[in-house]
Amino acid sequence: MSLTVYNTLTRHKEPFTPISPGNVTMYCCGVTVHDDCHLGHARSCIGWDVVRRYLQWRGYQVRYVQNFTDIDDKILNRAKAEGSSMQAIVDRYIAAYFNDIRQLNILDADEYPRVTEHIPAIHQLIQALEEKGYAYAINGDVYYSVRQFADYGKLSGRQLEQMQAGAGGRVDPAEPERKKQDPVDFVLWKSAKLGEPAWESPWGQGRPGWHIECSAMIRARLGETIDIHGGGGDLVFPHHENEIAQSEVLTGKPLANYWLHNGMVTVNGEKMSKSLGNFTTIRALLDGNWSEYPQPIDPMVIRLFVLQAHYRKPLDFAKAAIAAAENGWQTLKDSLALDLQQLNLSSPIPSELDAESVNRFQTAMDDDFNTAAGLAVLFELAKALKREFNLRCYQAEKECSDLQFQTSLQTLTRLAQVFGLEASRETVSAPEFDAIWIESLLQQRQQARQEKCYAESDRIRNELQAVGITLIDQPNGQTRWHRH
RNA sequence: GGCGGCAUAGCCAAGUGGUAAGGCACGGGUCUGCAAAACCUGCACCCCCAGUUCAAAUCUGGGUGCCGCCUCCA
Repeated sequence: MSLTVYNTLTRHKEPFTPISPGNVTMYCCGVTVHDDCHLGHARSCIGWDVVRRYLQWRGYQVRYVQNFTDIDDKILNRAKAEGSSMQAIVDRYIAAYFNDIRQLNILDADEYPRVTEHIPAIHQLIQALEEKGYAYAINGDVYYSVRQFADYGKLSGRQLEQMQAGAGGRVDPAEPERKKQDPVDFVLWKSAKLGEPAWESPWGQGRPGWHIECSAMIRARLGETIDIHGGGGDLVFPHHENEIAQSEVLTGKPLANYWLHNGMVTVNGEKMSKSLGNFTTIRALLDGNWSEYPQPIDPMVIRLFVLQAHYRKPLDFAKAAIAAAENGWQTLKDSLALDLQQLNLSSPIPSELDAESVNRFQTAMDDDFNTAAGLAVLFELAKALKREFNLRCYQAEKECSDLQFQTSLQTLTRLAQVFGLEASRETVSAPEFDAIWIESLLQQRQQARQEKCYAESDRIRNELQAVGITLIDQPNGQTRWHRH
């Protein structure tokens, strides 16, 4: 059984074979740090996080690099609008990025290269392209000569003749394209405008174009060919196509063997994006500032919401979907955080996991990271565990051995970790007097029930419910309670 | 106009030849003074048409609808 991944380049699922056995190099396009990240970014990050975790689970040593684009028009515009500096904007939003992403339990990449740290490497690449005749300079700008590269379009399946210039309707009229020899060419180096940050270069003061950064950083950090290149589906063209053009023309080797792309988050079927204005930031969701659902959303709920869809498919974001994920997470969390102290289990935590569950999970995930199918395994484990737990707790019965129980729980925990789903230990340190107070109320209520003073009994139930304590009357006459 | 993707229950979503995972929601039941919890239980002929096959949600052809990209994008 081997891992199979869908490769955008070939448009097929292929067996995954890394260049160096046991090792995987992986690069995913990160964000341009000009604003807070929204749910679309979260989806991408969670997706690649799970890919990485799964590869590690499968025993691969993964070297994972994700870039920050820290020089860009949007950053400059923001700085200008705020009367601030590019550096200040970059610092702020990188900090914000880490804050958001770590809350979502996304593991840090091994490296976070920034464009501005790679200016010499970028110069080198552009010069090499120039020498080979794939780039030309005009008045301080340098362009890539797309028609020189025979393979252009192989990733996105395009033919130059069939592309409609400006079909996206976003060509900026203020930025005349006339300097280019051909409308399909793209910029490698932009000459400096007055008052903007600029670097010395063989072509004069300027700054890098968008696509060249990834070619340069991949080469600098991971080498000429990497195993996996990931990114949002909206980057296939032109960004990734251009990366290929820049890199492969120089090395004669594939830039990446596997190109993976995640589907978009949509809102009412429409892509979530900054420009459409239909975005919701991660921060707003976590902090309870999403207008449609003004309560803090557990980061795990967001993970679950994302992982319930296959990563390549569109994922529609709506209040109802989040609410459903919240309930789903409650189910998983209940089992992940079972209070074993109530059970007096005899067996220690086993090292072996439940083979059948692991097998089903792995089969699902080996099939192009089918997290939705993988989650089914988690839910089935979680529900079975909860059932057994309740059986033991409330009815003093058991249907499986302590070892089986522990094994299931351990399996659930470990598999959930592959998805980054972890139940944080609830800090339910109930103050001592609290417990005493509750116990005394319980006694009063017990008394009332025996005397059939049900009004009083219900009053006490409601009083406790109001402070978040739920009472459960058991068949044996005892009453349990727990916080909600 | 070009390229790519998607269409499965009220909603989300797996399943790529043998007769539909899972989640959410909902209904019924047991238990209970009531309630909650718990437990048991019910809930789809897979967009349309034609074809291939003993057998198709699953393959082929043709429709229809929706989405992404065609130089801002995760």
